Amino acid sequence: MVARELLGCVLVTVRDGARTSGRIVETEAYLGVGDPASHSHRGPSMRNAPMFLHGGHAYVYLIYGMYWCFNVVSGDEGEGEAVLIRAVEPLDGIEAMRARRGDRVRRDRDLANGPGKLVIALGIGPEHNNADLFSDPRVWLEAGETVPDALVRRTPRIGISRGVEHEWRYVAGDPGAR
DNA sequence: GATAGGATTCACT
DNA sequence: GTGAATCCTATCA
Repeated sequence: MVARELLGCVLVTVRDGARTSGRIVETEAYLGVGDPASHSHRGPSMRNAPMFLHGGHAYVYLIYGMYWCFNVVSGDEGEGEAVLIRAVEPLDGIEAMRARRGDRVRRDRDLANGPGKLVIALGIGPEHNNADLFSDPRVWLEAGETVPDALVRRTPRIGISRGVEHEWRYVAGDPGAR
């Protein structure tokens, strides 16, 4: 499952000349038709169109009218599968992240330990929707340390009301994750 | 054309 | 622990 493989990978962004990166420590898998919690389960639409591209594209959408969430498309073209990045561990550009997140953030690990937070910390926005993570100069993925199975926890997905029976949330066993 | 609700976060009690 | 902020999209009349 791609959501499992993404744990430990490094998400890198460059914005305004500042490079920021974070190690992925929490993900959630969303399938296409058949997964009632997924935006794509009713088929392609204006909003979820990027999910139906081939794997490696970015899907960025607005949630609750105020926060953006970042997904990595994980399926083949037409499948509608994607992985929501829920949390990263800040690596490079921590100063830039603090500047974007504001003074309220005390600990480094609070900079990006949530879907809406990491998007702000890394400077991701709606302009990154549809981006190809293999060729876009603003955002991409790099291989990182593989997280051993012993440190990976699986749990039900968070913040959804349907499809709760699937344990498709993957968390790297990091105490600060949440 | 109108309305309900959401893959969240933060301040406040 | 509870509730508000805020707006786009899908769904229904």
